[in-house]
Amino acid sequence: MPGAKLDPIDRKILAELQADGRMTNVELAKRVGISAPPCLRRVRTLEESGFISGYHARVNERELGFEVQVFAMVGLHSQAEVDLSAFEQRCRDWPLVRECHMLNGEIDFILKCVAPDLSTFQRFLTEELTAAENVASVKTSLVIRCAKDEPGVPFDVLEDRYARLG
Amino acid sequence: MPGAKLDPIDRKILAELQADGRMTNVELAKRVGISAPPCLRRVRTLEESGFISGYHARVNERELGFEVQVFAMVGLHSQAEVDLSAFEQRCRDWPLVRECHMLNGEIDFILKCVAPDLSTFQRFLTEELTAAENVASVKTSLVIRCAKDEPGVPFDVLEDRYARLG
DNA sequence: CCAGATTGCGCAATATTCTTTCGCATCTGC
DNA sequence: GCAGATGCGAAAGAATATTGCGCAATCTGG
Repeated sequence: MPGAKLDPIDRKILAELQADGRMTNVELAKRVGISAPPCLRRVRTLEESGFISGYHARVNERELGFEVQVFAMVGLHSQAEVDLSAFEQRCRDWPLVRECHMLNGEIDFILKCVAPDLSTFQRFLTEELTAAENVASVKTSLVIRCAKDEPGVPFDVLEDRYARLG
Repeated sequence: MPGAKLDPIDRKILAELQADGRMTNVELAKRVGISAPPCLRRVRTLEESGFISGYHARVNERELGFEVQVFAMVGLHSQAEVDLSAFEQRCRDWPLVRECHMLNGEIDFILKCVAPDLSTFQRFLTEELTAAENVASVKTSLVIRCAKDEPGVPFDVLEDRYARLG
């Protein structure tokens, strides 16, 4: 039963830190309605138990010079576990690949890639990704614009469920 | 020229905060090789200029009870700007949709969705997404497993480019 | 080549926050 | 009831954030 050990205060802490990861502990404590020391203890517990896996600054990719974002749908020849793992390891080694998800259906993997410009991406696509062992097909789609990019999960939905189910 | 105003110290700051958004300012200053006050001033400037758009705790989705992650490829009937915007606004209103990217090619949008369970997602898919105005086709793929999920951009690539181009 | 302006650093002092310790209340199972 | 466990909050000391200021290096326009 996932999340069973979390009380409403813990979930509020997670929601607040997901929205603002640099909030001071005193501010966080004020928002969740307890004093600072127990609040900090809860945060540490959440970190150690893996509910919080890290904190990250979100940087403006375009402004930093990464003008190109691409989704790549990849099909493999072999779906044997050893071959899947080998491809995943290759993705982890490619810095331009930021995300790699294994999917069901006809597509085996979806990759989210970034690059400074189109030619850099094209070079990666033709010389690395398409050329990689066991890769059968690659279909790419350029991101025209991003309408929504929310981190993490919708805690509202979670609270609704807890309210309904107990 | 994006990122032109950033010197190597600024880029190092961004890289460090992207990797660990809760690093203390003194630790950050130590790592980038300057003292704390100017380091904090740089961080504030980076925040105000939009290079840093926010800080977020990354939460463990599965452990929190969001067992299902899905990529949805959406095609629309009309690609007129007003219709595109209307669909994007709908995506922003759906809490289960975490990301919404407009793409080139035959697929108009790719959506990253989360849900507590399959039936919740199926209900959203049939009653909300597929049923939405102007939606022509929806193809969904369940995420089996995630091999890589790195936030932001690869600063190594950026440094290589700066080293090569000046 | 040289004032004057600008920029950015580091030191020092203050304010805020973090973190630990400890005592107390509440809950739980027997 | 009652012992043990759990979790809270107050207080104090340590670490950190933040501000003000003087100084050096780099530009800029004579």
